[in-house]
Amino acid sequence: MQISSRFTMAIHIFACIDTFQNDYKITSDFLADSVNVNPVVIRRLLSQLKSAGLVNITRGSGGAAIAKPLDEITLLDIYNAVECVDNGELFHFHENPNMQCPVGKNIHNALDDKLSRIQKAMENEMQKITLADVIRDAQSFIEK
Amino acid sequence: MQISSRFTMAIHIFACIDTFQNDYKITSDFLADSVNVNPVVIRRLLSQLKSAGLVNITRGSGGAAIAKPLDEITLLDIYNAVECVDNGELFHFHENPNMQCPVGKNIHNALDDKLSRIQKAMENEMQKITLADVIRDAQSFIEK
DNA sequence: TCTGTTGTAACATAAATTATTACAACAATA
DNA sequence: TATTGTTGTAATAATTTATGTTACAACAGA
Repeated sequence: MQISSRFTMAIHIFACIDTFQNDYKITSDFLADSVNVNPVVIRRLLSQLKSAGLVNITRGSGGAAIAKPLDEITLLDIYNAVECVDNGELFHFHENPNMQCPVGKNIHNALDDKLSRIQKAMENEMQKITLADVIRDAQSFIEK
Repeated sequence: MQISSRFTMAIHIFACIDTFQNDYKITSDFLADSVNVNPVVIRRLLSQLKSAGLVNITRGSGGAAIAKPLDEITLLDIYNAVECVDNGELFHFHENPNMQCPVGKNIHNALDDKLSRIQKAMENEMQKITLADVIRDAQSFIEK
């Protein structure tokens, strides 16, 4: 299955905050309107991003803001913050291979390092891309 | 969400076929016993692997065999064969961003190339690993 | 105190994955 | 050609995960 849309939604949220922060109060309703999902979904995402130290949220009066310079937030930071995969493991292993079978017993041993290498390759590429890159490109499309 | 266990199950299947091909007839029941899933799940996987030209299956009398040398089958071949992700896209985009919003309208434009780069990095690493690597390591664990 | 907002629980709905049953099509062989 | 064991696949069920929604207490500021 695919990696949860929470990831792209979170990036979308950052782009919105950065774009509109001077002209609007950035509430969960405001963001929900752009992403086109229920405001509670946004609040849950914001709450995770806050736990990761990526945004600040003021309660009561409302409003979200980005907590760090855009070029210090990587896509990997966001990916990790919104917990797209179980336990940090990209690959889902079949649960109960037969331990009586020599292959079943050792399939994990034989595969784990390789799957981890693949996952690392993906995460490494995520780390190279920052919100500054994304938002720069978004702005240039918006201006067209 | 995680990438389907179909991927690791398929690799497991290959390891079983290679390990037991001289001593047993490799039926879906035999494989199902090692992977510990329903035989129909195995048959469906084998059917996809066959479509990709990775295994040969003889109907009626039964039995699966690997169609190519182990070092010519990469994990990417298997990953593609068993269709772990929708439409080949690793990332799930939120469906209906608001087109009235400049950010909603351009978020795809701004992100698509970056997501694709990340996906390519993962697939590239998958391509570097062959069944020969996996099964060699599996055998060495089995011998211990 | 009033207004608008966040945080979160509880629940509902939808979608995807995996499991299971059933049986026709098939191949080998006795 | 009848028998046996197997594959291919449809149909359906069960399970799990993801996403959506309602509701409301906690909160901040005016």
